[in-house]
This record gives sequence, C-alpha cells and structure tokens, in this order.
Amino acid sequence: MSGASASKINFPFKRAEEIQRHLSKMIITRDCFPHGIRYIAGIDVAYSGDLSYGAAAVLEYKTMKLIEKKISSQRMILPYVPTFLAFRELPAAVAAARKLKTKPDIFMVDGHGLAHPRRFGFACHFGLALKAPTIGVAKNLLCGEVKDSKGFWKPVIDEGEVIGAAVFTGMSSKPVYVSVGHKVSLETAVRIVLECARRYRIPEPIRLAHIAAEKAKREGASHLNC
DNA sequence: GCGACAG
DNA sequence: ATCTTGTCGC
Repeated sequence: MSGASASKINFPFKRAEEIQRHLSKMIITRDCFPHGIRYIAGIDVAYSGDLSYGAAAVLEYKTMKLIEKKISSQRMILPYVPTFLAFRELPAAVAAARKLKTKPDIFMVDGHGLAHPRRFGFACHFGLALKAPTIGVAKNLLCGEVKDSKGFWKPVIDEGEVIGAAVFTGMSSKPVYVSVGHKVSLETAVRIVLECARRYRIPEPIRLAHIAAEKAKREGASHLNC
C-alpha cells in the first residue's frame, strides 16, 4: 500500500469538486489592475519528501529583472491528483506570496486557471485566495483542444467555449497554455505572457520562481530567513 | 472497461 | 513533479 494512495482515500473529492464549481462563479474575467504594470510576481512550488517549497518571485515589469523573492516550506498532505492540484500547492504558494514586501500588480502562476474541467484550476484558486489579479500558465493541456488559427496564439476550446490560449513564446514550436486566473481578461493575459517571454519558452516570472523553488529544495527548510 | 490526466 | 551525468548544440 503506497503512501500516496493512502492519503488519497480520505480526501473528499466529491466535496472538492462542488467547491471548485461554486468558487468558479466568483472569478472575474475583466482587467482589474492599473494600465501601467510596475511589478509582476511568478509563483511555483517544488517538492522533496513530505515537504513543499513555495516560491514567489517579484520582477520589475519593464526590465523583467528580479527585485524580491520569498520562500515558504509547508508539510505536504496530499498526493498529486489531476484537477485537484490547488489543494496540494496552495498552502506553500499562498504563504510565500504573503511574505512579499513588494505588492505585485499581478501574479503569474504555474498551472491552469479557467482551462480546467470545472473552470477552477490552481491559478483561479490562488487568485481568489489573494483577491489579486492572476494569470495561469501551464506547460501542458489538461482539457480542451487547440483550435487552428493564425498568429502568436490559438484559442483553446472545451465544450464549445474558449477557456484559454496556446501561446507561442520565443522560438519554441511548443506553446505554453494561458488562461484567466482572476481579475484579468484572456486577451490581456496573453499579451502579458508574450511581454514576459524573453529568451525562453517559459515566461520570466514563472521561470525565476521555478529556479527559486528548486534552490530552496536543494538547501532544505533550515535557512529560510536568508 | 479504457484512455487521459496541470504539477 | 521527482529520480539523475554527461553531453550535443546554439
């Protein structure tokens, strides 16, 4: 009997689905932040043993340079179960974001937002928890399909509705999947992701948060106050 | 029952 | 996601 399946047994999946469908109705898909973005924060989580390391990296929007980063280590309770990622990553991600001294105008999270079977992915859950503008950026599709069209991005359709966009950043032929997290429109989310993409497929905020989380994992939970 | 399935 | 060294390429 594996530890992962053991912890999965007690988790109320049916109740969690109801919560996701209910909270999805509260997601705002309009731009609710200043026109001139000054700071943007990337969010990512890494794992080691029974610990999770959440990283929040704040970048100056104009230069895409790191100006602040915070880490939070949490006891990890749940295994990874597709469509319930937020329940596993939220604690460390939110804790790291709350440690930030700089208040970002918008967050970019590693995972889907509305591009989720119940329209409430990790990015939506995070955005609602912080009541802040949030964009979801994932490396793979969870549901829906990419509709062919011209340009730097193609709409992702599921059950007849546009739930996100496949965005071609940098020179990679493989896109990243962008969707609304909270308080931002899909069009604006796509524009911001393109503006944050420098020389890599993964946009800078998430790329730097990923590096910070990996570094924290390597160094352990001992010196998180450095 | 079978296949798919963010990180 | 994670387990892991060197190595091929821009």
